[in-house]
Amino acid sequence: MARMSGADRRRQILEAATEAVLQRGLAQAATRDVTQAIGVGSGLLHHYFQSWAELRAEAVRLTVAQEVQELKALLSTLPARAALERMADWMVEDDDMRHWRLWLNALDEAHRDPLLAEVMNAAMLEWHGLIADLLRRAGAEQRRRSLDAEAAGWRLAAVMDGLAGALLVTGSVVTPPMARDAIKAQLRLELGETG
Amino acid sequence: MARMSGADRRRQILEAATEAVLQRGLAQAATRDVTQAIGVGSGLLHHYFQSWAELRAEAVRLTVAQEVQELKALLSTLPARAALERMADWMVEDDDMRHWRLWLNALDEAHRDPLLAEVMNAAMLEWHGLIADLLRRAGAEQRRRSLDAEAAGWRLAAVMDGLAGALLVTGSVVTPPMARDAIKAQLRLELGETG
DNA sequence: TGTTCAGTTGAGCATATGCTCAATTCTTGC
DNA sequence: GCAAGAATTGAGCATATGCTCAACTGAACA
Repeated sequence: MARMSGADRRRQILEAATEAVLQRGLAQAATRDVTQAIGVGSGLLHHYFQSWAELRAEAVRLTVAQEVQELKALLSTLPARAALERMADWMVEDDDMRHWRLWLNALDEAHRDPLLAEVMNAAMLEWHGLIADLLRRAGAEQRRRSLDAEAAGWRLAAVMDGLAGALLVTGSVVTPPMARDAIKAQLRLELGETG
Repeated sequence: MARMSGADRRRQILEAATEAVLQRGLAQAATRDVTQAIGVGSGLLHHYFQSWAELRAEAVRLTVAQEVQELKALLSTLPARAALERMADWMVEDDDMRHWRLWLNALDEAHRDPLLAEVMNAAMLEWHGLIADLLRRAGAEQRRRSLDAEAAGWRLAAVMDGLAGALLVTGSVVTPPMARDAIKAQLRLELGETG
């Protein structure tokens, strides 16, 4: 149909791929979901991407990078301790858990796809880096010593991932407010604000 | 080929299904993986199970139940605090992360399959119950008050799930010993053994 | 005006999937 | 031995998938 510049088309395809992945899951989403969504011939995808595996990996990489960037922007004006708090809110504000569904799905699928494995390995490290950094700065703000920000970062990241999973699966038992409070409680534990 | 009693065959099919799911993932595993593995006609599966969706959900339910039961047996002779410690070890002893690969895969796939959703919802609640119970008893052993075992249970369960994900995806960065130590550190945090 | 080439098409191939159903084989109780 | 019923088969259907390739279209430039 309508023609587009290569760059625009590429972007459009990537967006549609993300949408398809969100709706059907990484393992089930198919090239046809993308081509039909944007009304384009089946051959076009392979003009921009070597394979479906490459396309979906790229879509995940891009989407995750975008989310992290947005979050960073959101937190950039806050002091570290407040930023961490804000992060817990952000987690459950997520519309329909889009971020987390994609994240957990990609984390899981990574074992079976080398391209995704690379993408998610990098994403995980950046994500942990962001958290550990905030923890380090929050620790400094409070003049706390003996805070192992690296280790605490892994725990905090893990709590978020794990709670996202619980949230998605238990529906009525673990609720968004509960998840948010759990993250904030974890924060207090890590920063030694007990009592 | 060889005939079997209905019950035996059913069990065999479920085991083969679990194996297929572990190798290809819930979304990709197919009826043929099962029938070929046990050398049986394609129609036989549907004599024992109404659909592939039902079979795989049942396979997950059974395998997870078995794992939980084994862990409970392993911990049954220990005092609560020691049992929790033992649990952290158990987590990384897991051969090739079979337990966790299945668990995370099922948790993820649950969003897209009502049968799995039910199975995993129940599994999650039992898993949390086990952990919260140990925490409660450990808290009592140490005469600690102000331990919200329910909330702490969700956090601890989340840390385990999240670290399992990190372990699977980061390979060389998060290592089994690290994950184990992170769980144990979380335990100390929850039980207020800081310092 | 014509040429060039990036952008685009879609029929088609090889393969895979869940499930049905009529037909067969074995076992077991009489 | 023989019937009855359980266990089992596998060809076949409808559908889905990734990817190829020869052909087409249209915009930009000369």
